[in-house]
Amino acid sequence: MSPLYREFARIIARIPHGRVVSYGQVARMAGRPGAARAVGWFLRGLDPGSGLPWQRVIGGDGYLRPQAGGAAGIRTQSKLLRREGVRVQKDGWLPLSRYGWDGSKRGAGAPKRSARKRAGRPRESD
DNA sequence: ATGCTGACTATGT
DNA sequence: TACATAGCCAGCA
Repeated sequence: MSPLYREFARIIARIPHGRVVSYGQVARMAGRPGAARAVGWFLRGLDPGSGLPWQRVIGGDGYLRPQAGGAAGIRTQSKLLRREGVRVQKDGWLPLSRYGWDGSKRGAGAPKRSARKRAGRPRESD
């Protein structure tokens, strides 16, 4: 395990209960902007019993990534998040404006990127 | 060392 | 709005 991965693990472990961050954000916090894919690779080989809240890492657009263990993985992830009080929509989307973790402040969670400028325009129903 | 792949993102058409 | 490409970083053949 490389130091970079340990940094990833530390950051992910710091994500507050009921909050989420994107792969890109984790990479950025680790001082390696652009290494979002490396974060994915890291989580892929992560030990299930590591105790790391991997479910709090989602796509930068607010959508859970289908590759996370297939459909079952998505279901597991959304279940874990809901269990933390995060309202994940049926299509796997959640409002980053509400659950996104800034990484420095807490509760703020005001991502610069527009979390809801996508197609389909999922409703927050919140 | 070179090239392909992947739990990613940003930009272009 | 939706699909296609191009960078990005680490692991593996």
